[in-house]
Amino acid sequence: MNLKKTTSGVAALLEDENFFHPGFSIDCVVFGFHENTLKVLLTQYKGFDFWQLPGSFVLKNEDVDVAANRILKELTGLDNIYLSQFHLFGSTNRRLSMRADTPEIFRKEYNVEIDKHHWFANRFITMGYYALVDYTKVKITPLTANERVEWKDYDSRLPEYADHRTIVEKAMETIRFQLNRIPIGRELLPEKFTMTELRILYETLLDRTLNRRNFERKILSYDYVEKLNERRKGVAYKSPNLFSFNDEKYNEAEIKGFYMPWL
Amino acid sequence: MNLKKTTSGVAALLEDENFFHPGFSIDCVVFGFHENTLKVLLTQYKGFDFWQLPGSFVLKNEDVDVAANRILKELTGLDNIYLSQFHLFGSTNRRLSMRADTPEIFRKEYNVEIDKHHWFANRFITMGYYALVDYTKVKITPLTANERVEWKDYDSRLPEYADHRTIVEKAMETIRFQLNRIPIGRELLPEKFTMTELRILYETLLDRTLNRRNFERKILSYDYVEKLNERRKGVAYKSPNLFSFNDEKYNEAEIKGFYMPWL
DNA sequence: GCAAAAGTGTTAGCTATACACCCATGT
DNA sequence: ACATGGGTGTATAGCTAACACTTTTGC
Repeated sequence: MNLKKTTSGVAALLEDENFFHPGFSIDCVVFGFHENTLKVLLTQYKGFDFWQLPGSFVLKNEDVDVAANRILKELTGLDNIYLSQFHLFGSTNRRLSMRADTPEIFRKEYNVEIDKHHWFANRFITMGYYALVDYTKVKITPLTANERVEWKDYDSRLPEYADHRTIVEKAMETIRFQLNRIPIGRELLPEKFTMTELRILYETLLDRTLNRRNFERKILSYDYVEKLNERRKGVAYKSPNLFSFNDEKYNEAEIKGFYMPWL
Repeated sequence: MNLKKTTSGVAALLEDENFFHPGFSIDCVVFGFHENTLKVLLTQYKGFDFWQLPGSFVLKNEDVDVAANRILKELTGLDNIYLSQFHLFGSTNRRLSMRADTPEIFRKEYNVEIDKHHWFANRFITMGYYALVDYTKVKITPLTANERVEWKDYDSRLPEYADHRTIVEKAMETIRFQLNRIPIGRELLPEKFTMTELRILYETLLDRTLNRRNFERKILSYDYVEKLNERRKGVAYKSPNLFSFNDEKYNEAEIKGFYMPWL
C-alpha cells in the first residue's frame, strides 16, 4: 500500500479524488504507558507549529476497520493491535485544518494550491479510533514524509492542535467508561510488570489513588494474573515481584468483564 | 427540511448528488418497551418484501449528530430523544441494498434507473445510532411516502432485512455493555411504572432472571426512584404500587454511573 | 542505620443473595 | 376459597475498605 510518502506526493494525493472514499477520514488516538506515565502518539506536519493526531483516509473500496488497522500497522509496526472505534466527529466546521493559515502553508511548504471547492478543503467526517499498545514494542514510522511522530505525555500540558484535543479527551472518556470491559492492563503493559505499575495505570486512568493492599489482593483473586518467580532488577529499595497475564484465562474473563469495586 | 416525501421524490433524491454528504448514511435503531416486551422500529419500502432500519442521509453542511436528531424527530415526533452513536459500519459490500433485485424493483416501483456508477449504487459508510424512547409518546411518521414503519418485537423472530440484523444486534450488545452508564429505565419506561416492569426490562436486556426482592431493595437504595402514593388500576390480582424517577437526583447519579451488582 | 517501597495479616462493617412468609385482589 | 402476583423481614456468607506491622534494599 503506497500512500505516497514523498513531499510531492501531497500534490498527487490532492488529485486523487477517486482514490479515497470522499469526505471521510480516520483519526487515531494511540495510547502507551511508559515510566508510569500515559502517552499519546502525536504528529507534526512540516510547516505547521502544532501537533495533531495521526490520521489518514479510507480507500474507495476498503473496509473502514481494515483501513484503521492498516494505518496503525504502518504507524507502529505492530499487528493485532487492540483497536476500537470510540466516536464519530461530524461537526460542520471540520476541515483539513481549521486554522486560517493552512492554505498559505500548503502553498509555501508543499507548493500546492488548495482550492476552496476541492473536497480536501471541505468538511470531513472523521471516525475516531483509539489503540492500546505496548510502548516497548512500538517502532514509530510516520505515515508520510512530511511529518514527524512522537510520544507525548497525556496530561494537561498536551500540545495544542485544532479540535484534536477534544478527540483525545473523548477517547479517554470512552476508555474510562468502559474500563470494566477493556483488558487495559494486558494491552498497555509489557509482558512482565510489577503490581505497582498495574495499580498506577488504573490510578492514572481513574484519576484517584487506590489502596495498595486491597488492589493487589483483588487482582490476584482473579487467576488471570500470575505471580512470576522473578523480580525487577536495578531499582532503588526492595526489588518488586514481576507478574504477567495468563492470556487464556484473561480471554475467558473478558466475556464477563473485569469488574473491580473501585471502578 | 423537505426531504421529498413523494414517490417521484426518489428520482429527485437520486439526482441530488450535491445535496447530501457523499457515501455516508445514518441508520437508527429505535428501542421501545411496551407490555413488558422490547420493541424496535422497522420500515418496509414499497416493492420490497423485507423490513429494514429507518435511516437517511446527512446534508452537505449538517452536523452528523444534528442529522440523527432531525431524522429521529421526524420519525417519532419527539424532541430531546436519548440518542447515541454505537458503531460505524464500513464494510465494502454495503450498498443501498445488498439484494440483487434492487435495481429491478426501483425500475418497476419508482420508475428510476439505478446506474451502477451512481454514488447511490456504491458503498455507503453508515453510522449506527440507537435511540431509547417512551413507547407511549411516539407518533410514527415514515421518513418518506414510500415506506411504512412499525414497531416489531425485539426477539429471535425479528424480520429479515439485509445486514440490518447485524446492526440491531450490535446496538443491543452496546446497550448491554453500557448498562451501568445508561439511564435505561428512565428513557424506556413511561413516567409512572411498577417495580416489576423495571425489573422485567433489566431481565430482558440481561437475558436472565433477577431476584424480585433484592432488585427492589437495591433500586430503592438509590434515592432517584420514588415510590408514588398510587397504584396501577385494572390489573388482575393485587394492584402494584407505581414509581417514578426523580430526574434531578437521576442526573446526579448519572455522573457516577448506575452500578448494580447483577450487571 | 535509615528511608523508601514491597509484602502481608486482621477486622469491622457492609452487601449480595437466598429464602420465607404474609397481603391484596379478581375470579 | 384460592390462585396469583405484590410487599416485606431476616440470616448468612463473602466482600470491601481501612489500617497496622514486617521485610527488603540502596545509600
